[in-house]
This record gives sequence, structure tokens and C-alpha cells, in this order.
Amino acid sequence: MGQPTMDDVAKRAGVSRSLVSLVMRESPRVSDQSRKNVLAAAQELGYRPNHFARNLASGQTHTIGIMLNDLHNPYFTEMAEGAAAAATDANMQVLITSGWQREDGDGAAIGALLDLRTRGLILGAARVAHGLFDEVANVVPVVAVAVFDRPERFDTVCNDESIGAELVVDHLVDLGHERIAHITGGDSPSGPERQTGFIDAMVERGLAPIIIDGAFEEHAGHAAATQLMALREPPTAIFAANDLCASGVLTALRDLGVSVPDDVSVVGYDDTLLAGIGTMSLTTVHQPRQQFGRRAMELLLERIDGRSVASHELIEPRLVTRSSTGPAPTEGTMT
Amino acid sequence: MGQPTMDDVAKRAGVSRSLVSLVMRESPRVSDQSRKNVLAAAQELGYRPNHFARNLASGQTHTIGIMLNDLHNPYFTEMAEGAAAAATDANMQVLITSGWQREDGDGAAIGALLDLRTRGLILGAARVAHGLFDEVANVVPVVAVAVFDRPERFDTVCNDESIGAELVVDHLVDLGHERIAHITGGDSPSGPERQTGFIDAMVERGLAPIIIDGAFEEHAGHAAATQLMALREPPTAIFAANDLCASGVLTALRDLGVSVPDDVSVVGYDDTLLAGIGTMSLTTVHQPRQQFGRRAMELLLERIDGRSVASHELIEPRLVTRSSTGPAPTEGTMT
DNA sequence: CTTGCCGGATAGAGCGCTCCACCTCTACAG
DNA sequence: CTGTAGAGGTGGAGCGCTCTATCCGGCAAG
Repeated sequence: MGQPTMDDVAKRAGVSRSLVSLVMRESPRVSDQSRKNVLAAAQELGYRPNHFARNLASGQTHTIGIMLNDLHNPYFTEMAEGAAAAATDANMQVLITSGWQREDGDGAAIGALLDLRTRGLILGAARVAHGLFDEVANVVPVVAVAVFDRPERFDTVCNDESIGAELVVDHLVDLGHERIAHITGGDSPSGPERQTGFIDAMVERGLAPIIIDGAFEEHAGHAAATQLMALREPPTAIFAANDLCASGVLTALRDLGVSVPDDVSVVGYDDTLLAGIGTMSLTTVHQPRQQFGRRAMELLLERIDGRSVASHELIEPRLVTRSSTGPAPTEGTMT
Repeated sequence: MGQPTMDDVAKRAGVSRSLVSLVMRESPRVSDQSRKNVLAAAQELGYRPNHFARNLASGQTHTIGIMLNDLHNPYFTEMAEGAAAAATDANMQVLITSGWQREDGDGAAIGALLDLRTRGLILGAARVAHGLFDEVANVVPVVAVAVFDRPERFDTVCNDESIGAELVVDHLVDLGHERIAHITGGDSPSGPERQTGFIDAMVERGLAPIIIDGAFEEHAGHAAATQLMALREPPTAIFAANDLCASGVLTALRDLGVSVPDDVSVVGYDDTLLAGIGTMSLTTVHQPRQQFGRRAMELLLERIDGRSVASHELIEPRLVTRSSTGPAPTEGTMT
């Protein structure tokens, strides 16, 4: 005799199990009197509906699964937070799993979610396994966050990288910069998009885009910045692929005795914790990551309600100005 | 006709449902031939066991719940990763929920896990609601991570703060420091423990512990460091409550024109991403957070297997030396 | 007074599995 | 040849719910 069951509640309230079931499902076809009796009985017994039995019998759950292939990436956890909030509003329960970056971890994690018969899935994946996603999308509605192409089988939500790059370029141009370099994020997701956005924004403003290969890592920023400053005409502003990369840039510039922002302005991307700390104080692009999650959940619920055409949404980032950017040095001032 | 069921597989393989069930549960009492047939049939049909039916029928799950009240705190996500790894080894599935720092969010999240009949719970909670934990521990085995008192109802795993403080003090003393100050973490969890650890370690070495109030935040570190450097005899080493606090210290020292580590050495705690970046390069205490999770899971499994006395485990941290610490300045060198 | 209708409640057949009791068959000792 | 053990397999009764069909009793309409 572990947990009390619906029958126990029914017996205690002197009604049928069916009636208890109706009450639990908040059906309107129950008299107030009965409802009150049943709830009282349930309360006294400490009754909790057994989700398994419920789901088994109804063939439906109220669960949305979120799979994050990297739980340590604040990008995704914040996204998940937004999604969870939206789910709560829609009376859905959220469950999170992670592939823990293991071999086939994502597949296993998604499998676990499917086994729990989640109604839909939100996938947050830095590394995208498209075959896997397509396959899953056949079984259940799927929304992917931070996927940049426009797949037909599932919806996507991602940052508008072109606007992000524009914000950066505009800001720097407004400060009088003309020789602006971008350190790329390589082939990693968002990398190419940021690069393209930057080139477009520069060309549109009649400026020559300076591009140097990098990665979303500190040492890549360090190396790239060192190379840039060795040019015959070094840039007066550096737009790094992300904050971590920018931190490498700052270290390199400090080592070279170049002053930020007096000699060179530096911009990052992502507005991570890093950007805010005193020793960095980095101008960077902020992505409303919780909103990514909210929108993803909304799209997913629409899908569950029957929408069948794929929807791909871009969310606008905004610029956060700190003290790593400043007016361009007047020509000849530089060393 | 949605998903295929066990009966479908049985029919296809020409055996009874019971046999299929045995195969699915990897029972040894099945001939290799039958097993092969069944698995083949299951494969062809794309059969996936329905967890709800399974759990309902067996009255048991293979699920462990992890509740983190702050999913953004890498401390907890890394812990969860370790726990998940240990769970996989034990053939258990892990589900994560979060209270998202909302009012009663923790309670709701735990409730959701209990509704899923998780076999046990690992609670990672910066803010501890002891009443809640005790209550839950009555229903299901519980292990709490980062809880410092020694509750009777559930197990705990946490960092050995006294060893952490000793490592720091030893390192600084070895470098010749004598005037060592600690900026506290206030009343937040770990704060008092670190403070006590520091005081004990100093006294044991015959040194006067200098204590100044702070918090696990950057501005607190900044303020405290400014106060410290205004003392008639400023300390030659500062042990901040955590890395974020230490980053405030570094900024303050830079603003004061104090050189690190030539004039003052700085130590942080937690070995966060921050500590590693070039502009900080902070000596700090590293906690093996994944191991916290592993141990928590192991303790939980023991509990599930029947252990009833509470177990409280301390895990040893280690020191990571970077360039924010150096030999104590010879007397009189300071400004 | 019968009929139809409707709000409110109920009985009972599953949902897809697990697990216990039991059955069958072969192998081998007595 | 009977007895027995054990490996391999089966039947069927649930697990705690949901949901459809159905029932009941009162009341307005015919």
C-alpha cells in the first residue's frame, strides 16, 4: 500500500472513480458539491495522480522535452529558462536532458525524451546533426535553436547575425573608425554568419572589410590580434567573433603596449559574464537568449496545435556599450 | 495505429508477449535464437518500449531526478554532468528540472520529478530550503550537493572548505606572505565555511587572520580591496571569497596603481572561466565539481539499495597556480 | 401521462507493459 | 522406465488511470 490511488479517493468521497477522474481533469461537468468532496478526500489522503497511468490511458502527455548538447553553455541554459517560462504559461511541463557532449549522447538523450512521449522537442545544439534532427522531426514536432539554415522539417529560432554585425559596424563608424577588422569564429555555428554580416555591413558603408581567421577561443583572439597589429596599417578597431576571443585580443594588445580604447577599440559578441567584469569592460552584442526560448516554445505549441509549414525566426540582438570602444585615434597618433 | 507495441513484435517474431518482455529486460533466461528473432522483429518495426506502461506495470522507474535551483550556475551544471555519467554507468536515466529561481519554483520542480516517480533526487541548491528538503527526503532518497550542515534525513556532498583555505594559506606562506587578508563571501553558502577555514589555517601557522566583509560579487571585491589598501599596513596578499570577487579586487588594485603580483598577490576561489583568461590569470582553488555529482549519485544509489544512515561527504579541492600570486615584496618595497 | 432532453454520475473496457504461476521438453540419475 | 531438475517459454491478472457508452432522475413539452 504505497501511494493512494484514485479508487481510494473515490471510496473515501463516496463516489465513483470516474468522477474523481473528472475532477482531477478539471472537467466542468461536475457539480460543485461533488468537486468539493472529492478534493477534500484527495487532500486528506495526500493523493497525487500517477502520471504514468494517466499518460498510458490517455496516450498523451503534457511534457515538452528540451535537449541541450552542452549544458554548460549559458546560451542554452538561458534559452531553456525562457522556454520553461513559456511552457508554464501554457500548462506544460518541461524536462531537460543533455547529450553531455558524448559520442551519440544527443541521440540517446533525445531517445529518452521520446520514450517519455514528450509532445514536442526543443533542441539547442551547438553542433548540429541534421540527419538526426530530421529523423526526430518525423516523429514529433521539433524546434531548433541556433540553427541557421532553413530546414523544411522543423522550425528554427536564431539570432539575427546580420543585424548584430551592423550594430557593431555602425557603432564603430559613428566613433570615426574606418580600418575595422573582424576576427572570425571559423566554421563553428554563427561564425560564418557573423563574418558575412560584417562584410556586408562594411561594404554597404563603403569601407574595406578586413578579415582574419580566428575561432571562438581566447588564444585565437590573441594570435589574430598580434597578426593584425603587425600589419603596415593596423586597424583602429577589432571586432572579435565572441567575448572569449575578444579577451584574447585584449591580452595581446596589453602585451604589445597598445592602449584600449585610445589606440584600438575592441568589440566582442554574446555579452557573457566575461564582458562585464572590470578588467575587460567590453563593448559587445547582447542576444536576448531567454526570448529565443520563449519564441521556440511558442512555435512548438503552434506546431503541436497543427501548423505544418516550417517557420524560421530571427531575433534582433542589441549592442551593449562599455569602455573597450572609443573614438578613432586621429591619424598619426598611433605608434 | 501509432507506435508498435510489444504484441506487434511478439506476433512478428512468432512468440509470446512475455518472451518479448524478457528480451527487452535483458533477462538471461532466453535462448540466443529467440533473442535474435525478437530483436530483429523489434528493429524492423521500429519498436520502442513504452516507459509509461513499463513503469506502471513494474511500479518502478529507472529515473533519477536532479533539481537545480540555478541552472546558470556552472557549479551545478558540472555537478549534474558528473551525476549523469555515474547514472549512465548504473543504467539509470537522469532528468533535470530547475526552479528557475522563482517563488516556489523549487517545490514545483521537485513535485514534477516526484510525479514521474523518480527513484531518488539529487538537489543542487544555492539557497537551501531545509523544510522542503526534509519533507522530500521522507518520500524518496535525497542527496544534497553543497549543503554544509549534517542533516539526518538525507545525504550531502560538498567541498572541503577547510582544505581549500589551507591550500591557499600554505601557498601564500610558502611565497613569504604574512599579512594575508580574506574578503568574505558574507552569509551565502560556503561563505562562512571559507572564512572559518581561513582563520583556522592562519592561526595554526601563527599568523594574524585579517578579515574584511565582502560578498560573492565583483563590486564587493572592489570595495573591500580599496579598504584594505587604505590600511596603515596593507596586506601583501588577498584571498577573495571567489573568482568574481577577486576580479573586483584586481580592478581596484589596477585603479590604485598597485602591481599584481609584485606588490600584492591575489587568490580567488572556484576556478571559473574567468580565472583562466589572460587579463586575470588568477591563482584559485579548483573544485572537482563533476566528482561531486559522481559521489552524489553513488550515495543516492546506495540509499536506494537500502542504506539508511545519513552519509556526509567532503571532497578535496586543489590549488591552481597562475600569475596573480608571487613572492611577498621585501619590507619597505611597497609604496 | 408519456416522451424527450439534459445535467450529473457510473460501469467497464482498455492503454502497453510486468511478473507470477505454470507448462513443456530435454537430459540424466536412480 | 520413472522421477526430477532446470532451461525455455506461455497465459493472464493486474498496474492506475482515461474515456466511451450508458444510466438515472427530474422537468418541460406534447
